[in-house]
Amino acid sequence: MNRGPYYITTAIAYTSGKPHIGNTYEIVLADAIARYRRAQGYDVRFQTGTDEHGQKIEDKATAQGLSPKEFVDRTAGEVKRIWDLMNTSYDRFIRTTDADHELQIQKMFRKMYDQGDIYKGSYEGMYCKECEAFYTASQIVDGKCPDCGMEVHPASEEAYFFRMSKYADRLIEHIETHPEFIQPESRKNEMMNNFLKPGLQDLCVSRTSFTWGIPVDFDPKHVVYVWLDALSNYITGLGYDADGESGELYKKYWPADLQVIGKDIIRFHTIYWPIFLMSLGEPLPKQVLGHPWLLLAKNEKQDDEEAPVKMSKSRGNVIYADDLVDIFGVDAVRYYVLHEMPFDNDGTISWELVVERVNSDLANTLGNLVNRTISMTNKYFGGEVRQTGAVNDVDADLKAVTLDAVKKTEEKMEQNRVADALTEIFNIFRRSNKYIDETMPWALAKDEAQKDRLAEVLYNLTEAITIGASLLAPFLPETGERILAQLGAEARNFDDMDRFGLLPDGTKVTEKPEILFARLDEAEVLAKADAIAEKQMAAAGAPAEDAGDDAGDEERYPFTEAKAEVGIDDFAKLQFRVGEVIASEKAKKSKKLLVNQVKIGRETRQIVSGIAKQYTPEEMVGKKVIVITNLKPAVLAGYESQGMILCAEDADGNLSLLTVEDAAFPGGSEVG
RNA sequence: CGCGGGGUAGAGCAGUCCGGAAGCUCGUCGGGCUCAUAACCCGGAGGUCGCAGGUUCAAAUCCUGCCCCCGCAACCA
Repeated sequence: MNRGPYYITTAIAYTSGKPHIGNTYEIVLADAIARYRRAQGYDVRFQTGTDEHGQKIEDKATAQGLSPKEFVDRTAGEVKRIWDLMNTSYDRFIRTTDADHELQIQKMFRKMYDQGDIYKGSYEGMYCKECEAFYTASQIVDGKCPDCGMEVHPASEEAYFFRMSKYADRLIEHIETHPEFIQPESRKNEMMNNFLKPGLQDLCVSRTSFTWGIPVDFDPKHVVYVWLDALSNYITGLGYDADGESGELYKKYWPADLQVIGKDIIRFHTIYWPIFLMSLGEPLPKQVLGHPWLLLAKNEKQDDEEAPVKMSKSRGNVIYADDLVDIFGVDAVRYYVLHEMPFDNDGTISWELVVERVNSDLANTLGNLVNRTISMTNKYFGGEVRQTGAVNDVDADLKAVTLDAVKKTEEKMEQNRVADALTEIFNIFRRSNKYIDETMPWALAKDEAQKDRLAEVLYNLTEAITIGASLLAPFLPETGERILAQLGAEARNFDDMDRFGLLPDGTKVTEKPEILFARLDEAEVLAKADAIAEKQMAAAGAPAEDAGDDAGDEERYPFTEAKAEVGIDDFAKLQFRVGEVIASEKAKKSKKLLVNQVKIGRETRQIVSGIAKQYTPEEMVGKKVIVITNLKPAVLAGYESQGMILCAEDADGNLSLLTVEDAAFPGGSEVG
């Protein structure tokens, strides 16, 4: 049955390094949905790709002695290799350096400019290279970027701005009248309350501070802001044309039915992207799904208190898809990420957890079921599956559970609840195992008079597995195929899944069933995982040489740019003194701020510090800290702060106070 | 009083809208079976459903207050 076109996209991967399993999750999720829709009869187009422009990439390339293009060719190749390894069925892998994309971005920019949605202005503020963003003075933390902690620099650019405010009301209305637009729904409120309702700022959509981007054709010293460039891939990849000459693909597939993205970029996809589309006069995507993250599970052997953490190469705890595939195989990895990821909370992964899931679900429940069913068919009927009509009451529940699972799977997939859908499918396999115990084929085999009954039992099993395998194929394509091949069955058409018993009488199963998923030994797997982690640590410790391995933004040692040299006279302008914290309390309305009373010589000052996550007020009291005493006072969260307590900060934002080594050293002493 | 999500068995979660015997997966313990990958099936143990009040014949579910965790925003001198 043809149900019409269905367009699904993933976010395009930023080509700064090799994607880890968390990044890889997204493409597998989208692939499962795409394959399921195809099986349902939709005419699916599935697009993914890479986002390749920006200053960060220009810098990384330069650091490695490569041209930006050489650099992104390499990393885009790596991304594509992993996507292919995961057996994903995308129709186009778009790169933002593709010629057709670049041309359209230029046209779109001009169109927006010509109709007055983009205007020329100038931008002044502090600029962070890492995030490619400007920050206002109030956002800067100790001269560092509030997002990534890198140094920021004063910068002023002539820039083009997009009039977001012009479309804000329309967007608010759209979101309110289309409750399904942002998924999961909790994200909708975040966007409305934090960005839309307070009023949208105009967005700076060009840069002059670097050149690795798409030039604005009528003002070539500007390059187009990476987000305008990147987001538009969803339509340029279909042959959208800003001059109204869009191709057939575009007419057929836009607007997208589902755009799958990470929860961290929901803002760009549910605010800026729809507004860009409104400006172009094009319809908005029907649904944006912001999926959660896959985090590294806490290590059971060590710290029980430790919450799941993001992966970081320097901790040696990044898990890559290709390493997992080496050990577990593609479908086991697909199964894990699809099944283990809740719809709105973050999921976790660890080597132990994958072993547990593979052994329990794939080897025991599924693999063993297929194996025992085929073995019995061979043993009792020379491999022939026969429908004899010797039914029994116990068959009814097997049939009902199977057909019900089909329906439930469909319902779950309608809501993109992929993990729940898999659970439904496995109910067929669980029920089938139980059916074997209920019917006891080995007992029937001992009685010649029960031969027809035995045949019917095996027929029912083979039929249930055929339906289950056909349903499973979009999620685990290889496994679905292998099961059906071993059963000698055709993949069941989704339209025919409302009936039980379509397997042809006389179907011949394979003589020698292959093990679908071997049980794994946890200790062995962990040993391999340790070897992988060690290699990563070694690579992280050594200077980065290999572009492909230079993944992750989270380095243990912050990338700190050297500031300009200053003379002793500049330093002498600052006054540092030893202060003793005599009282400390949490600032109301803030999670991070402590309000400290610091005794410096004879005077006592109130100093506010953003260290509440690391230090409790009790810990602060009595500490002898270093204070900048001649810093201009400021008001923070309603408290006046007369100075600043010095702290060291690592890349993860952990803080450590600078204290005086000799605890008896007199407070008020000058430091210098 | 910035907005939102959450706190249910050792772990991960469902159930909460529309009150009516506390459920699922994994783990654990015991039993059964022997077709099968030491797999499969059944059963047991294990929970003050965050805390305290209230409504009700009846509350995980409704109401009030409080505590804790997590997003987003703000903030980080």
